[in-house]
Amino acid sequence: MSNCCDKREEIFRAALELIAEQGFHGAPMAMIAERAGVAAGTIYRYFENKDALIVDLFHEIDDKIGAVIMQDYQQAKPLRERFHHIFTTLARYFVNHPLHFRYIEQFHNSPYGVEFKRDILQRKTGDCHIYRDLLEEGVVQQVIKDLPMPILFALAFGPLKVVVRDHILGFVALNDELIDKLMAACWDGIRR
Amino acid sequence: MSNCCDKREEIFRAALELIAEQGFHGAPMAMIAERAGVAAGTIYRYFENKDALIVDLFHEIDDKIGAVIMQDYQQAKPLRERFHHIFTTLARYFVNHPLHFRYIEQFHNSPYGVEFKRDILQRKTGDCHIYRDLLEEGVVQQVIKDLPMPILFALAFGPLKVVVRDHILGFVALNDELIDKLMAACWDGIRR
Amino acid sequence: MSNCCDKREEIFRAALELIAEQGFHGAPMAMIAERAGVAAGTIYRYFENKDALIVDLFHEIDDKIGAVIMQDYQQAKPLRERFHHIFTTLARYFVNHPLHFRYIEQFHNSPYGVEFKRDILQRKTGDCHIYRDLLEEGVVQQVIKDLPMPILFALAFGPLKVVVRDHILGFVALNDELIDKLMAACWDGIRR
Amino acid sequence: MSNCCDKREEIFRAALELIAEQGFHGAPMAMIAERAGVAAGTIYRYFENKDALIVDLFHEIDDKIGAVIMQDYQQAKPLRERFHHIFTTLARYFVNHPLHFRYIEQFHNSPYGVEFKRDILQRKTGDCHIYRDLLEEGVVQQVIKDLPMPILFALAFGPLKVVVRDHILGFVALNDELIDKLMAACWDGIRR
DNA sequence: AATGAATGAGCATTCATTCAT
DNA sequence: CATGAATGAATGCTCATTCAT
Repeated sequence: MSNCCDKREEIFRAALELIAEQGFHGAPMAMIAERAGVAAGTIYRYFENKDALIVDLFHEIDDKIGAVIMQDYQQAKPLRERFHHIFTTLARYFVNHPLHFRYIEQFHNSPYGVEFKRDILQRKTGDCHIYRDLLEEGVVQQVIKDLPMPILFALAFGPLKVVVRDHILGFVALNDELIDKLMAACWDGIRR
Repeated sequence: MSNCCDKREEIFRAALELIAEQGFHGAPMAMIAERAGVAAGTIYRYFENKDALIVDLFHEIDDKIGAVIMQDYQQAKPLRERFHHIFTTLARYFVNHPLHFRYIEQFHNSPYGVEFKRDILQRKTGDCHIYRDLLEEGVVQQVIKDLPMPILFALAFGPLKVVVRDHILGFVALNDELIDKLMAACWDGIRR
Repeated sequence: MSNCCDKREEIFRAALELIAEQGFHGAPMAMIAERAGVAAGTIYRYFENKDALIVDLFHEIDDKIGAVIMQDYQQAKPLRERFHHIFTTLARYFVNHPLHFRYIEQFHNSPYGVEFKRDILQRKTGDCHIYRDLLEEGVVQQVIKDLPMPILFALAFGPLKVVVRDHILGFVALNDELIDKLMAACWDGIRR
Repeated sequence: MSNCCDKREEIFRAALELIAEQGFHGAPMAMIAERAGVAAGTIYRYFENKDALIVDLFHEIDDKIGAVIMQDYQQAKPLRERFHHIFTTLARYFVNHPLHFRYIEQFHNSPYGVEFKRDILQRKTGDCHIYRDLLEEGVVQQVIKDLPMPILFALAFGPLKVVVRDHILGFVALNDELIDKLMAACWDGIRR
């Protein structure tokens, strides 16, 4: 019984590592299985096929990040403080879970990712709604520039994505101080 | 002679279209050859292997963009005007050449891209030097925030990348007015 | 005990259905087990392996058909009446048990089937002896053509096999009248 | 150029042998390739996939048989002589090409075969029309019993199929004399 | 130079069978 | 006895690359 979850977890871990580090190309099922310490066929007891494994793993990570952000998120706090919370929590999460960040990037840059984004747009589903709610509230309060949502989103979080990438590749060394400065600059970008 | 360049050009065009639209997965050499109107083996007369083709094509595009930006770039103009020029030229280029944008994205999100960025860091080569020079000048003049270069870079151009992506996927409709507003916001992000 | 036989029976039923309808390809052990309402491993308590299951199931069916024919078979009746009995009993059985017919066909058209027929020839075993006795008696009595047994057999029952197949696939609609006519024609084929 | 046809021919030959002798199960693509003296991937230059190879090979054989029968077939001859021609030509062809016979049997006893027969019924296509025309003509002339076509067909050619099978498996030794007797008996079966 | 047929390693997936519980 | 998770060999198919013409 504990075995059950262990195996699934191990497969997730193996897939995460390989895909994050080598891309989808560098992660054949046999290699995932080997690294997970299971037989190749075993993966198919837990996931219908490779696509399902990839999508499930993404949602796993996505949910985890959503949970981390929601934890300690206080709706009552002022807008800027809430932005600070989300931004720094996200930044620290990625710094502490570089594989998760790399995986998400790989995922979004693949047929799966585009499909997924299209779904979000249509069904208005997904976890982005916190970000969106925050930004929309700011627009209404005339604290944040009146621009289309995708543009505000890009201004608020686009730089973070690039910087985390550079951090992971060793081009910058992110720390709490730098994250704060980055956050402040992004706030300058979106505030009126 | 013209034949020579035509073939190479056709191979480039075919590879660009297929990779930009379908990703590396959807662009087997045989398909590239077919779309280019040449035999599969012919590609290997012009490029050592698939990797070389991909890298060369990236540099081709990268150089073209660099040229477009340098054209009409006036070193004598004030900092903000130069930033405006670079930003809007880049934005319009991507809007007008979505395949180039998609290709660059695919490239950066692949083993090739990481390798490439590592090279840039080591050899201090690449075309980024205009961007960097501009930003460094701004820092010295105390017009731009005193932050590490990768962070300034991310603030200045990170949002553009995200927005162009959304534009191509149909989530926003970029036009000159919106590009100007985006530019202004990015400037707010980096300026003191 | 009744449990024991139930399980075995269920496995037989599941295998029969799947193999008759989908062929050997469409009947993995796991699927047979699922349809039988037992675990995959359980099958191996009742049958050594898949081959044994297939062969045993064939004999089960074959025996049942033999029994149905022997029931009401009256050795004392005239030759033609006995032929009539066998022929129509067989035809009706197949019409009423299309899965049995399909299974037998699948079986005979497989490595198992050839092996089986070879056994029959060598060991002179099997249930065919009634058919053979009948035909041989007819030859002796000079009622039936003096031809090698396999040829008489083919003339007597070959058409039935083809017609039942067509009936099951929906190409003809067999009924008692048509079965009688078919039988009569086959009798014409073998009688002097 | 001759190479091209050789390869295709070799693949056909290898597939024919393996499938006829071992069934579809015993004929993996790799084994077909090896026996054909080509690489595994080469098969896919000539056939889209395994299914296409199987279906194409069937049509190849089917066409060949149709051609052999049509050659020397004289529409002007009396019914019974034409039946004699078709029957014995068919019989001799199968005796001389046992692999073709086995292949056709395997094919008809597979999803492909059922699909194929369904096509024939619907489109009234295929080469069976000669047989059918002959039988229908006989019915009109009141030389042949007035029975549904599938039944006449089964009476006329069903025994042949069974006997050829037995011949190939070594249970009878067909020769011209025996073929003639078999034909005569089948004629007895269908004639009034 | 150009061709494109041929190659064969590599991949995702299936499934009969085993064995610890 | 029964279970069903785990196994891993086997299969159909793809595709970057080579080389004889």
